Amino acid sequence: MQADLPPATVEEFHARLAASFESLPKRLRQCADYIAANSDRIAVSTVADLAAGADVPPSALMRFCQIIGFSGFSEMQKLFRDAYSPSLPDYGTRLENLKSGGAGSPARLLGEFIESGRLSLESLAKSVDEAALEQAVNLLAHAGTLHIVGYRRAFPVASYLSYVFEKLNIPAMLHDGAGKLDHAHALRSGDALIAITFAPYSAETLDLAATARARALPVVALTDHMASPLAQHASAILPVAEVDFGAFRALSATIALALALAVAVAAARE
Amino acid sequence: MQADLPPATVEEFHARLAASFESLPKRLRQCADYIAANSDRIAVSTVADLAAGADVPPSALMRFCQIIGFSGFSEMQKLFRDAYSPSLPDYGTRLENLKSGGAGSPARLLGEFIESGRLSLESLAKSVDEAALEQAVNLLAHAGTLHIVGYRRAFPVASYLSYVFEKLNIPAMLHDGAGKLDHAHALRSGDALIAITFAPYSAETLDLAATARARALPVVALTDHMASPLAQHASAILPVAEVDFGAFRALSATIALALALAVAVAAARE
DNA sequence: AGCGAAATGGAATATTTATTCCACAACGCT
DNA sequence: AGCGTTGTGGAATAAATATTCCATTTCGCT
Repeated sequence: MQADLPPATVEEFHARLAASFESLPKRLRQCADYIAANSDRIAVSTVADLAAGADVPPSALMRFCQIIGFSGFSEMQKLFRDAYSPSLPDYGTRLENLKSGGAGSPARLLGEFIESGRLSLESLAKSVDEAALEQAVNLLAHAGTLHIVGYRRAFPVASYLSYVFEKLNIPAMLHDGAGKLDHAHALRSGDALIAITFAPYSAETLDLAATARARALPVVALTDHMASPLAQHASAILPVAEVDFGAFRALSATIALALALAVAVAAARE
Repeated sequence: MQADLPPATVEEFHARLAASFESLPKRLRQCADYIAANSDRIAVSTVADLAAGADVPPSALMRFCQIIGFSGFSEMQKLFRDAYSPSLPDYGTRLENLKSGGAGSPARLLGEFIESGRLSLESLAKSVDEAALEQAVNLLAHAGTLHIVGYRRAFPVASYLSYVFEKLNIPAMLHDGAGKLDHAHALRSGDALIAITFAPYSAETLDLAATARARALPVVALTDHMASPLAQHASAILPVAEVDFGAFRALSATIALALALAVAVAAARE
């Protein structure tokens, strides 16, 4: 196993790490554990640092590197150092320039919104509950018509979902409150509801979710956290922590999540 | 100047770098230049690497470190190594995990959308035309009612803009084509139009832009590139290259740009 | 042009860091 | 329990890396 060529990419590294995990003795498994959880620090640490973190002597860590397929620690570190910052650097400096503009300048504002969007996406990547997502997909895949509700700042997301479902040939209905009509009666047995709302929660959205719930329809909630008032009506809760800048949020994470949900549902329906 | 304590944060470092730049001799200025543009690589490089990049001997780089206020290169590197990984690294590995899920798994899709959103934001940061943005803000700041048009996948952006303008107490009207009514007559002298469309361009949006143009109203275009058909009707063009994943795009960059535009207009109107 | 001060490059040295090696301990097998 | 195999920790060594120093050059000034 350890006579192989060294992993050529970070992905390959992780694959090999996972593969070898089973067969490792105690100390080396400690190494694998710690490295898997802290692979991002390999680029900026020394053997001694990592060994201390994994609570093993440096020599154990060296052996680990060799078993994974590297000639030694340095070769492994090189992989991570090279992989670091493929497109970031130019972006990072550019963003700094943007942000350093005059206090109210448009470019500066844009920089802030870009940054908060990026942070939101990162935070979503870190916090997503895969099980809840799968469950939501499951519920929606087996439903008839999908009803979508979201007002005020959730409305752009709701309308985009509606557009995407149309493109995907999935029957969906956007409850947009046009003409202040209440379309709650459109909820039929076998349908499902996707409800989107953030603090301050919109009463109309909560009402519709409650109605759906009362009729035993599955409700998938896109909301800001598990304790949202929407949660009590929901069969699956997808929390999205969006980072605000000033009074407004970029919605990046919410839209990414909504899109993934839609496309996964389409895939599951085939 | 160089007798100071070392910079305690990356920001402070950059400030000091900018401050000292003026007074540096040739070689040291080369160092400053290169380091400013590649500060993200300090954490993962050696003195020799960076010196080679800046095209100076290692000793020059050492002197540079000391002038900035560090005891030497190692101390400077430590600052960047500690700062490294505030959010990105964990994010990176997490994303890798997401993407490595089964081909059609929801989590994997989400990973892809998150990544394309992030790329879009980065690309926007790199490519934004600050002059065009300022001009757009200017036009909108001096207009009466702001008309907003965007159909299909541009509609979420348009509707969000409409929401934000309402919050900001700026008179705005969303042309959403409800009831297939044409509200072109609502365009009054002194108003301005924000038109949003991407390939394949929506005819309704182009029509309204042409109408506004014919009546000599300023038109701000959010579109995919300078050669878009919308461009010929526009007084200011804001191109946004959004990265698609599959048939869908996350709209992150477009929304960030729209938000910045809106908030900057509000600031300029005061 | 000539002088002193400042800057520079490269070679010598000090320090840190990686790597190897081996004596010893733990484990599994008969 | 005895024996070979495998795993382990630490000390010795090798390599890489940072840092200093100083002879030489460049620069600014009169």
